[in-house]
Amino acid sequence: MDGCAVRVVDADRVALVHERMPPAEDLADTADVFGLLSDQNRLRLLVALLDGELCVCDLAAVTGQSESAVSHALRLLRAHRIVAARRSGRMAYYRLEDPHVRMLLDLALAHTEHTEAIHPEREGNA
Amino acid sequence: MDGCAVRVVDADRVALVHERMPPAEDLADTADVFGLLSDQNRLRLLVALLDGELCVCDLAAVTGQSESAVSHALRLLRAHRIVAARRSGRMAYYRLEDPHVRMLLDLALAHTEHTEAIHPEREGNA
DNA sequence: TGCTCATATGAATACCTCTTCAGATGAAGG
DNA sequence: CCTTCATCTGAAGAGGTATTCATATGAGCA
Repeated sequence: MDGCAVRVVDADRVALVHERMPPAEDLADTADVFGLLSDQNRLRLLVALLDGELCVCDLAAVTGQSESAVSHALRLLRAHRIVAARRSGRMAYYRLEDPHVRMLLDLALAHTEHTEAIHPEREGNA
Repeated sequence: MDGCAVRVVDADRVALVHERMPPAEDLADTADVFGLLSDQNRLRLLVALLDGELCVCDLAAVTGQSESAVSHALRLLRAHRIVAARRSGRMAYYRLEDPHVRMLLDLALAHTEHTEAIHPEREGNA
């Protein structure tokens, strides 16, 4: 299930690397998670939730988004079990539910704090 | 610079969390990185490069993409200094250049291998 | 029961992103 | 030089995604 009509230089490396490639399903899931973290507003929501639960309106206040936008974003995150909601009367308190995502957030934020931003304006090398 | 006309329930928490929120620039950079990792084909390329450099045609073979698509993807990754190219004649050998991204990949893949996929088809709770 | 408030949802728009195709670049080899 | 080959690039079309506005749900309260 692979290189049919494609040129190959180092066939052995190609075979080896191809064998080590995670299954498509895993890659799709991983890409999905990264995709959920790839939006600045969703990122704000998740960062806000790192310290504990918050209700929708407070999340809107903290992250500077409309409550509707927040609700839509939370819906997405909830569908992927990244956040979970606790209802209390008409309020909904959300918390960060996925420890895996928490780790990714911690790691990512720790590094961006200490790293120079790289902007795509200037093209790479050679 | 924030909550002006927005309802707030727990004003203290909101203020605290807002204060701890990373600067917009950092969040944008982080979201960018996650965005680059949010595509299954780019993910394949980066995973393929975890073990060392590969040329464009071998990357195409390993990841099952057209060479044009690979080249476009590498261009993007190169612009963000996530990969780097070494030229040798008409060949271009790419390597994973960003150790931070390498860590994110390792962490993410390690977890998806051991985690049940969660699909958004079935909606959340409450 | 009827009103208000917090949140959720649907539809529509505008935007961004990926893939493909065609062609450009630039090195190697005769 | 002229051809071939590996890679790169630009433009265009298709598809996805995010924000908004309007409205729905459903809890509390009078």
